[in-house]
Amino acid sequence: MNISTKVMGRLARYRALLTDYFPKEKTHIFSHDLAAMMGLSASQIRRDLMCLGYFGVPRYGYEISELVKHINNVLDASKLHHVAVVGAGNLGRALMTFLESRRATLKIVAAFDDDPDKANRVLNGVPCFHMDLVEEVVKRDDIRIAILCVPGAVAQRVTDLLVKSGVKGILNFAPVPIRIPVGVVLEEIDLTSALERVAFFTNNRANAPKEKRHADR
Amino acid sequence: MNISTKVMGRLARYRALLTDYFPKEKTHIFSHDLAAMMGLSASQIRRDLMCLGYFGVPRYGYEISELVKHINNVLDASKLHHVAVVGAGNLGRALMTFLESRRATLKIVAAFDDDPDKANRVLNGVPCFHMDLVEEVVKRDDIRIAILCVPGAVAQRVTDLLVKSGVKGILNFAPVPIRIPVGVVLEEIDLTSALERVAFFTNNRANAPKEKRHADR
DNA sequence: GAAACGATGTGAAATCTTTCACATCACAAG
DNA sequence: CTTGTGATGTGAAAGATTTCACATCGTTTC
Repeated sequence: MNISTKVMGRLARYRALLTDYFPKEKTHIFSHDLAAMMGLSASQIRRDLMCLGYFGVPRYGYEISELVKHINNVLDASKLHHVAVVGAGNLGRALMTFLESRRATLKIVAAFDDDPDKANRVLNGVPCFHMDLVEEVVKRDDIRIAILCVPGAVAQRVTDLLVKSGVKGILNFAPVPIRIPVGVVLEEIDLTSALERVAFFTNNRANAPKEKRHADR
Repeated sequence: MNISTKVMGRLARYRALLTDYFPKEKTHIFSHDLAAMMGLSASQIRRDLMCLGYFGVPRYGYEISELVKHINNVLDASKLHHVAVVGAGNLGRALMTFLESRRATLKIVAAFDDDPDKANRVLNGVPCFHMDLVEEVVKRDDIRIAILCVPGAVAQRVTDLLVKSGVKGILNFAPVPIRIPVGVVLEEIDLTSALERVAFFTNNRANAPKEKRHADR
């Protein structure tokens, strides 16, 4: 089964919802109910769950603990990944706090910044190093994934350094597109354009895409 | 012309790239070059630009200033929107700083938080109010868009309050899906699942989606 | 035990997005 | 003026994603 980025992202969100925000006393759930909570269609939920190799029982729905176990399985949740935050400005530090302890298998083990005042300190619970030490620390701590929060002007340069040091996956928050060599995984989150999208469709309802996620579904 | 969410997001990014990170002395650009910078195909760029009603000239490419003007036009960039950040924790405050002054037409005019210590102060350049004042301030300042950065447990409750107060668009960073009534626009950014996506495809190259954005393109 | 129910799993259709391929066009060169 | 060049604009194909529709099956009810 080939899992697309979209399916993969939804599976992660199903798991988060079921493990963190679902009544503990419930043991089963219907595709229909999960759909309502997620703001998706029931058939889409079922289609996604088909990737898991776990099957629900008609009339009973899906057993939540099994479902979570199978999602973990497919998402390889047992492997521990070391993650670095690169650029310890406001956004970088906020992400350290936000992401820490949210997924046990994704551990933020280092931060890097250009500012000498930030180096050699513990920021938001994460040891911070000067950018000059990227290559050394990335190799030493086996850091495979970087969260990039540096200014746009240096984003490409820092990316090249990270890749050279052995980083295999980058989550980019810098407001410019970056280039990576084959074999490195890139995910970009453009916060500005996300806000602009909301603004656009807010006063432009005519152009709005198909409505989803409405309360009275 | 019906502009999809995806096209809309890319147009915003083209504009950001051209206005903020492109040599000022260049007056024209080819679809091919913009594609290389964005990590997309040239035909996709041309297809997107077709939505603008502005046409490039063969052999010369697109005139940058005209292109930006037409993107502004389509994205309604002349309208000023008042935005509120709801939840002034680490992430909320970082977003205030990050997003402020990035787009002149999207102005963050207020922040809200439950914590009485944060109320009635100016945080990161934005006046902060207690959550009890949401309805009053949203109406008073004509706030149409909210950036939601509250803990998952209260996200739905706060959303309902925002909608009741007249907010028409929500950018949700809380780690749970939220429900909105018809007529309100919602965009969700799930930071945790974004990081998980990177992690997944990083040690799972076999499943990786079609490669894009590689340096040697 | 048989029938009804109400959920799942899934082939096929519909829809949305991207890419291909090439006609067309503006300019440059001869 | 004519031809060649190297871009654009776009119909149509290909590909990806979502939805539809219904066969199927485990449970409950009678």
